[in-house]
Amino acid sequence: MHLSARQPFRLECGWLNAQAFRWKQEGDWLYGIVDGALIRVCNADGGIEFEGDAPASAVERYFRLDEDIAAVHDALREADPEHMPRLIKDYDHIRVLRQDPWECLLAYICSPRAKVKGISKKLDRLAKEFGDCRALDGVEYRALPSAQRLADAAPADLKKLKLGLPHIPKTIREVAADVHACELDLPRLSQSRVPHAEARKRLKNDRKGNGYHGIGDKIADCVCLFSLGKDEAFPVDRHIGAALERRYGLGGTLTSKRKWACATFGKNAGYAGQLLFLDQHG
DNA sequence: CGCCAGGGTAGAC
DNA sequence: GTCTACCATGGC
Repeated sequence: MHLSARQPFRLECGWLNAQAFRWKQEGDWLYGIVDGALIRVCNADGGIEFEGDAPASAVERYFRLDEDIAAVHDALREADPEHMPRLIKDYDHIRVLRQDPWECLLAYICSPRAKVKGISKKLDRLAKEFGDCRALDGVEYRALPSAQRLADAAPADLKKLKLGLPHIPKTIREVAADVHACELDLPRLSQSRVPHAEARKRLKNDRKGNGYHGIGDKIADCVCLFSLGKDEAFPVDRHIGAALERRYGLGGTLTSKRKWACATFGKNAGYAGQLLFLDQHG
C-alpha cells in the first residue's frame, strides 16, 4: 500500500537504526516491526510503499509522515541561522520516529557504551531467546519480547545473552515488572498533556522514588524523544557533546549543555539534536 | 571531577 | 592474526 508523506521523506537503514536499531535491509525493502506486525517498506514517489499486517495509520504514525516538518525546519533555521540551514539541507528526509515505548526503553537500557550495531545484536539475541515469531511472505523475524515475558524470565537466561554492563539484566527485569504492572505507565506518559519533565522523572525512578540503576537523563530523554513524542527532549551523548563544543564553543557539564539546547531550540530541540548527531556520526 | 563496569568491533599494524 | 581504543552512560 502506498502512503504519501506531507513533505520530503526518504527511508535509509542508517538513520532509522540510529534511533530504532532493528530495521534490516533486504534488497530494496526494509523489514521491521510496527504495532506488533512485521512489515516491509521502501521509498516510493512522494512517500513510502509498505506491505504487512500493520494498519496504515500505525505506519504513518510510526514514521510521522503527516508531520509538518517544514515548520520545524523554519523554526530551527531561525533559532540558529549559522549551522541549521546546512544540516537541514543534508537531512531534510529524516524524521524523529515514534516507536513503541516499551521496545524503545528496552533498547536504550541496552545502549550504554555500545555502538549502534552492537545494540542491534543484543536486541536480536533478546528477540531470539524470548520473542515471538512474525512472518511476511516467507520472511521470518522475531519481535522483541513483551514486558511480561521479561519480567518472568529467569535471571540466568537473561545474563547469558551478554547484554553489556553488569547492571543491565537486573534493570531490565525490574523495569519490565513495573511496566507490566502499569506502575510505570508508558501509555500515559505518551499523552501530550504529560510534560517532558514528568515523563523523564518517571522513567528514571520507580514509584517509591528509587532510581532505576542505569537509567539517567540521557536514556530517559532518548525514550521521551523517540517514543513518547516529547520533541523538546535533547539527549546529550558523547557525539552531541562534541558537536556542541566544536560548533558553539560550549563547555561544562552534560546538564548545562542540555539546558543550553533547550533554551536555544525550544520545543524542537530533539530534532536539532538528531541533525547534530547524524552529522557528527557520519 | 575521576574512575570503573562487560564485551564486540573497527582500525592500525 | 592480534592489539588496542572506543562505544546513543551512569553511579559512586
